Parts: sequence; structure tokens; C-alpha cells
Amino acid sequence: MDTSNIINSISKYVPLDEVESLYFTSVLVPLKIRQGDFTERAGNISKGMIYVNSGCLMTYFTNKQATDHVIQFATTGWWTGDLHSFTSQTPSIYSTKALADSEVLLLPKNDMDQLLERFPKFERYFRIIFQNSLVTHQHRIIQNFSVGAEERYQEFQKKYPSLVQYVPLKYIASYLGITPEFLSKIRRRQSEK
Amino acid sequence: MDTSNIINSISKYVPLDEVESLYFTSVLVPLKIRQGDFTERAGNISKGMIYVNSGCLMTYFTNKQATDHVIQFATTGWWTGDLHSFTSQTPSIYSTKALADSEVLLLPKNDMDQLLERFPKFERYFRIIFQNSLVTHQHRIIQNFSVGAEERYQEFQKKYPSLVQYVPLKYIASYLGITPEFLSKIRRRQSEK
DNA sequence: TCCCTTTCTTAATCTAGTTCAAGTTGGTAC
DNA sequence: GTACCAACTTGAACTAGATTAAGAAAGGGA
Repeated sequence: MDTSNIINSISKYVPLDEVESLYFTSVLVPLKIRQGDFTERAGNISKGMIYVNSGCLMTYFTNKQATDHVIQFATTGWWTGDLHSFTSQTPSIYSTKALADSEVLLLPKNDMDQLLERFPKFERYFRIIFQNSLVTHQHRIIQNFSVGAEERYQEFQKKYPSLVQYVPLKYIASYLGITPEFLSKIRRRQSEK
Repeated sequence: MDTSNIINSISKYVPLDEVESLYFTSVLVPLKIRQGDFTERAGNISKGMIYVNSGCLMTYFTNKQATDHVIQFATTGWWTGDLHSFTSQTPSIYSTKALADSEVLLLPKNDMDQLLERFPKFERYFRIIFQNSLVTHQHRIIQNFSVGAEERYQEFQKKYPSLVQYVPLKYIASYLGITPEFLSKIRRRQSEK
């Protein structure tokens, strides 16, 4: 599988030499996933960090009442997976499923540990990645508190125009923290304007 | 100001030698903050990452309707501040205020950059810190979606028993994403059981 | 001590969003 | 063709939580 994508993306933050990028790509496990298939399932221990080379995945949480809550979509160039299960090697509470045929690169825990040990440069890379992600998460928490569902949907459309196209609306509703029925109503209101 | 606290806390993740810990503590700016005073104010550029040595701070966001939304409490041993403003050196959208007389250590951006450049060990430390924080943030997003306010308050009580004591209830309500009035109702219900 | 301000509570009314139940649409398998 | 299944919509009844407005506690100063 093509690894130029991930190498380029990392190089934006930390320049990699030949040795580093060869070592890195050598530990990545390429996987092809069919639409509807899972890379991770709640109850299992995370296989590793997942980099999306092409396609689209979705990570969600299923609560006691058996309702799903989408916590993240990941398209080309994004990392995904369950960080908690990954870090602590305990059973995951999330599932990750492909919304389209996808190609991903898996970075297993042991390999990541060794990678970080050997090349501290990657510590910096992941530090930056996590730092940015943290900012996004904080922003999402605030948004959920301080703006209504309609505005949240509009923001989503602006931010992820590509997703709106082929992600089923019920998953977008779930990501926004509302029911599909209410999203339907919002969409109606929008189209009437 | 005493820096043994922060050094010990870092040493749990990465062992520091004499040189590293001396360098590190030499760039920290100790600040004493009175209850009610601010370390950061929305509109200004973040002064740096803030480590709480003692006391308690709160970071909040004020929206267009001029209502505050608490996004974080930070007590002894926690980092706080506005990561986005810090990273991008753009005006902050958050304010950080002391809820009690506090002692904090400020790590200015330039010093942090140099620290990371010189001692990659700290890259690892912050990578881990951010990684853990990310897990917490994800968990909070899910909780807000999938459980009601009452249960959220109970979780909060369990998780931060020390805060419940001296943080004004209106701020806890804000952190939970509800109004003080509704929190009052919840507390009534609880005490009737 | 008394006053002044902020925090917390109560209760009535209101609304954003849910739940439930039924109906539409479109794809796909036979 | 039609039967089926999943995604989406519609509408009516409902509820968690907001809003408004008032009063009760609880500090702090001077």
C-alpha cells in the first residue's frame, strides 16, 4: 500500500530522513477494509493507532440503552482508534467501522513504543497531533453547550462538506448529539428558507 | 516557589536528571494569584502553559450571548491554559481565573519551544499529558450526549469530591452544561432520596 | 453590627429536542 | 415485476432542561 501520504503528512511537522521513514513504514500494517466492516470492536483490546489512507471510518460508543453515539469520523489523512484502550491495553468501549471501502495503516502498540524510543522525533509528531486534537475536542464541548443543534449542523456542513455527501444522516445526527428525526426537521427548516 | 511538586509529577512519566530538572525549573515563572484574579483573559494572547502548584483555577468561555461556559477546573498538579492561543499565539477565547488563592508556575511559549528542542524527553512528557487529556475529553463528550444531567452531577461528585466543597455551584452547573437553577433541582431530588 | 452583594433555591411557564408510530423513498435481490 | 430492507421524513404527544422572576441564605467588608 502507498505510504507517501502518511510520510508527507508527518513531514509537515517533523522532517524525516531516509532511515526514519523506512523504519516507520516498515512497522505499519496495511489493511483493506470493506464498507461496513470493523477495524475495532467494543470489548476487544485496540490493535493500534489507525491512519486512514483512503476511504472513511467512524468511531462510536454504544451505551447501556444500546444507543450508538458517534464520536469521530475519519477520512483520508486522519488518525483514529481508541486511544484509551490503545494506551492501557484494556478492552475498548468504542467500535470503529468503515463507512466506505477504505485503506488504512495500522500502527501496533509495541511498534509505536519502539518507534518513540528509537526516534524521539516521533514523540514530537504525536505530541503535536494530540495537542491539535485536544483543541478540537475542547471546541466541540463548548459548541455542544453553547449553540443549538441547527447551528451545530450548519458548522458541520461547512467543516466537513465531503462527509455530508456520503455519510448517512443518522450518523451525522448522532455525531451532533441529536436524533435523526430532529435532524430531519432542521433540514426541512433550512430548505424552506 | 517550590518546584518539587512539578518535578515529581514529571518524573512519573520521564525520569529527569539534574541538568534537565534545573534547566526546566529555571524557565518556569512562579506566580501568586489571589482568589478572583485572572492568569489569562479572553482577547489576549496566552502567556503560557500554567501548572497549578496549589489552589484552584477555572478556565471558561464566554459566548456571544455573554453567558459563561466552564471548560475546565484545575487544582494542584494540573496543567491549564488555552492550548490554541498558546500554540498559534492568537488571541484567546478563554479566560482563566483563580477560585482560591493559588500558586502557579508559568511555562512561556518560547521557553517551552526551546525546552522541547533541547530535551526531547519533554516531548514525551507532553505527548503523554495531551494523550491522557484527550481521552478525558472524549469521555466527557460522550457523557454529555448519552447521560442525563443528574447522573453527570453524580459522576462529578465522585470524580472531584474536593472541588464540590469550595467551587461555587453555579460553576459546577456550567461545567456540567446546565443552569444553576436546574442543578438546584437535581440536588433537591438527591437529598429527598 | 448592619448593609450590600453574591450565591443558592423555588416555582411557574416555556421550548428545544425526544419518543413513538406511521409513512415515504430508493436500492437490490429474487 | 414485487418484495424487502435500510435510510429518511412527518406529525403528535411528551420531557428534560431553560427562562424568568422572586425570595432565602450566606458571606464579607466598614
